[in-house]
Amino acid sequence: MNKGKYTYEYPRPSVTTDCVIFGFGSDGLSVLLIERGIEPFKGCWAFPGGFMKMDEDAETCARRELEEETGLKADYVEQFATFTDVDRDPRGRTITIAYFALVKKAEVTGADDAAQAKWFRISDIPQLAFDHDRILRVALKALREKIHFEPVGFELLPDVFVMSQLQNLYESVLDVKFDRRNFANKMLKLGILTEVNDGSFRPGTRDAKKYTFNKDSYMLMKSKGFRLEF
Amino acid sequence: MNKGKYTYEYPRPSVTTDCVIFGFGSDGLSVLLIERGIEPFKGCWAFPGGFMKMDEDAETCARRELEEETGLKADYVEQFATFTDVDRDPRGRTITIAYFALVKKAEVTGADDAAQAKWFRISDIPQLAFDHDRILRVALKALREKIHFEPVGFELLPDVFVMSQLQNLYESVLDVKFDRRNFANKMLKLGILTEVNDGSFRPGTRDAKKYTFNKDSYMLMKSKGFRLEF
DNA sequence: AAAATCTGCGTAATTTTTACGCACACTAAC
DNA sequence: GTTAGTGTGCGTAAAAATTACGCAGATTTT
Repeated sequence: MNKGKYTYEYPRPSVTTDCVIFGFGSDGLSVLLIERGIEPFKGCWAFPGGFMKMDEDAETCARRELEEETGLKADYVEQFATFTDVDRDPRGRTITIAYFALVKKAEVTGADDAAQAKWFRISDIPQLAFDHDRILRVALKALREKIHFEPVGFELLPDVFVMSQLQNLYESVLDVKFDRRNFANKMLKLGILTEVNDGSFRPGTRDAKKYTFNKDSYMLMKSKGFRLEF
Repeated sequence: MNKGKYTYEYPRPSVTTDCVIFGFGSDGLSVLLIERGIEPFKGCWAFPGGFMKMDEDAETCARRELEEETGLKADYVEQFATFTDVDRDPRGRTITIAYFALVKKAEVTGADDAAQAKWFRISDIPQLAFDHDRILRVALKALREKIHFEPVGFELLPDVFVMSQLQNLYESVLDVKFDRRNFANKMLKLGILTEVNDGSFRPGTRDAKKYTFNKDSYMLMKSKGFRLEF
C-alpha cells in the first residue's frame, strides 16, 4: 500500500483545494455540492476539491478539480481562506486552500450531468463532510464583503438581465430588502449598467428594461478608486 | 543530509507561514522585517515565518515564529492569503500561508532586540526575499479593505490617543486626506470612542482631547450589523 | 372578473456629506 | 520678543445623498 516513493526529512501535511460554487436563480442563492462515494464521510455532501499536484498552483488545482468533478468551467474563481485545523481530516494532517466560484447558473443548468452533483439553496444545506460547514460560513462572509467592493453579482447573473433580478441577487446575498425605485436609481447612478435594446421592444407594452454589465466603465471607475455601497 | 524519515505515496509541498507585521507611529505606517542570515536570499529582508509543525495549526505557527524571530507577542493576527506559485521557493515546492499582525508600535519599540529585526516605513521598503514583495502588496490591500469593516486602527494605536493620531492612521493606510473637523465628527458619531479624563486637564489651556476605543460599544454595534465608512 | 404583482416615472422630506470660518494656545524661527 | 506656522475646539451653510412614498398601465394569478 505505502509505496514510500517520496521521502522528506520533516513531516509534511497533505494539501488540497476545495471550491464553494455559488449560483443564483429565481429561487435565490445556491451552492453546488457533490455526494461523497467513499469513506470518510461516505454519503455526505461536500465541495468539489482534491489534492494539489506538484506542478500546479492552487488556483489551477481548484479549477481542475472543479471541472473534473462537476464539468463546470468557472470564469470567476477566488481564494478566500485556508483551513488548517490539526484534526480536520481523519485520514491525517491535511490543510485545504478554499476558493469560491461564481457561475451563471441559468446558463449551465445542464452542467450537473457529472455524477452526483446537485444544487442546494443556501437556506437548505444538508450535512456536509469534514469541516465544510465552517468553510461555507466563511465563504458566505467573504462573498458578502466582496459584494461591497466589486460587482461580483454580475458573475452570477446572465449577461442580459432585468433590474429586479439584480435586486433579488443583492437582497439574497446580503439578506436585506431595498425599495425597488431607490435601488434602481442607485445602481444606474453608478454608471456600470448599459441598457440593452435587443429589438424585442413591443410598443404599447410594459416590459422591464434589460441591462448588461459595462465592464469598461467599471474598470475605469476602479482605477480611479471607488466603492460600491449598499 | 536527507534522513528520509517521512515517506508518502504522493509528493507533498512544504508548508510555511509568513507574517506581515504592521506598526504605526508619527512617521506613518511601517512593517517589521528580519534580515536573512542564510541562503537563499541571504542578506535580503523578509517577513518572519517558518515551517508549520504537524501538531499546530497555521495561526499558532505564525504566532510562534513571530515570537521566536522578533520577540513580539501580537494581539491581532489574521490570515489573509495563501501563496502557492510553483517556483516561489528555490529550495523546492513550498506554499506559504500569510498573516498580518497589528501591533502597538509605540508600546513595543524595545521588542526588536531580537537579532536583525527592523522597522521600515511602508514607502521605503528594501529588496525582499522570495515573493515577499507580492505578499506585502496583498497584505496592504487586505488591510485597506479590512479598515472599512473593523476598527483595526485601534490595534495600531496606543490605548489612549488623540483624534489627530487616529486621523493620521486612516490617512496613512488609505492614502487620502480628510478634513480635520469632519473626520472627528464622523468618528465620534460612530459611538465607539470614549473620551478620557486622566486628570491632566489644565484650565486655560488648549490640549487635544484624549480617547480610548470602546470595545463594548463596538461589539454591540457589530452584532447589530454595521459598517465603518470613510 | 378581481386581486395581486411588476413595471415606468416621478416627488418631497429628511439626513448626510462637504466645505469652510474664527479664535486661542503652543512651538519654532528670526 | 515678535512673528509665522501648526494644532485644537466649536461652529454653520450649502450641496448631495438617502429615504419614503404616490400613481397608472400591463401582466399574471386566483
